[in-house]
Amino acid sequence: MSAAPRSPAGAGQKRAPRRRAAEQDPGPALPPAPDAGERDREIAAALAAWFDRAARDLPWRRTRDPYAIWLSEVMLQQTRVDTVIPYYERFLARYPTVFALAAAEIDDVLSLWSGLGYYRRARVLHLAAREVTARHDGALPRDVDALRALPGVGAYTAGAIASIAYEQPVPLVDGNVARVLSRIEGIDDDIRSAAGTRKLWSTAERLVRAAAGSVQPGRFNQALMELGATVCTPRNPRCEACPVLGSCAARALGREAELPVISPKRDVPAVAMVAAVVRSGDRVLFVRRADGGLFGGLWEPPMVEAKALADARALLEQAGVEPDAPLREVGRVRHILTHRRLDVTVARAEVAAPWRCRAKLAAPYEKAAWLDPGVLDIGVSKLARKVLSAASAPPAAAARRRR
DNA sequence: CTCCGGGATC
DNA sequence: GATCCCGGAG
Repeated sequence: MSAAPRSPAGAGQKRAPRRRAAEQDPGPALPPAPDAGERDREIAAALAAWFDRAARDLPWRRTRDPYAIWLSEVMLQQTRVDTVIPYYERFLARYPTVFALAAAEIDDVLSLWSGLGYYRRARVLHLAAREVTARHDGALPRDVDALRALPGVGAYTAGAIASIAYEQPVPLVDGNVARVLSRIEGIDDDIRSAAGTRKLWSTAERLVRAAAGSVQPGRFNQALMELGATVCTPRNPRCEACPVLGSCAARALGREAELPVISPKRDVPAVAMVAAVVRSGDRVLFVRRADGGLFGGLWEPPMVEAKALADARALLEQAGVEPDAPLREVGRVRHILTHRRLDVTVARAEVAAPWRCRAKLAAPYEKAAWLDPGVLDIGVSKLARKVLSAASAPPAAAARRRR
């Protein structure tokens, strides 16, 4: 388990890692076997040097504004960098300060979040922005505990803001860091288990402290994440490009493909749904989901859990929507969530005139409106966009579509 | 098509 | 432990 950064010449190991002196800080000509602290400092220095030359140029790395860094970290929760970039730019352009965000309407915030997923993040960020203006005069707190007290800020996000925006030597562990550290240290506990989590966080803390002094905490933490994103990848890690190859326990043991250990996911049940795209001229009936649950706060064509159109009609009426025209199947859409696979039958109905919407609808919907389907100033999920697009696709395409 | 990865909250 | 989304890889 213990990594041997420098195997003595002639040691019996199969893959004795040799330092490539030309690529790294050469250090003394014949360094003694380092103690644990020395090894940690070496790892930190090598990672930081690598980060300086290999880091991607990302928009949130060009700012010191804690609000902008906070926003980027929330968007990056469960979401890939390439997806986040355009959302981040638009969001920051519209809400350049925490005050601007706090003053915004939630429907506007959700409209800028549309398509990014995990919509709770947007609602909670908005809440937290209001808290920051009300309780902290608009300045994001500096210390981890005060940060964690904000809604939507957990251990990872608090560590990211404190270290990256405020350069405090505090750790952070996200999926990338968990993978990198489990490999470097040869941690073979399930990274989601209590023991695994504890080991990862204590390792991250030990390293960021060892780094401090020569390497800024924010730079070190970002280097760990960048390595996980670009080199120490889940499959086919590019070990030959790794700045800490010589310190990696997994590599020394030939176990880089086995780590990290992650418990298997439960399989996700399929749910059959019917979506009703009810049109009147160029308007479509949209309903808004109540805050809090699935797609909370977003607008969509009404959808119910049903296998057949006939069942759907009754359920739609229960939900407060009465499509007083025949529903005709026009396509199918599949949408994957964390815990469900939605198989949606898309049905269309044409009505002569928009009817007056009830003020209040049944759960999960709370209100309805006839809107232009291209509407931009409300939140609309990817699923709803797929449904709308299936309903407006030419019939031939719909007929060809398979589940 | 299937599989997989990526945090916070209650 | 359950709830919350989407896109990219294969």
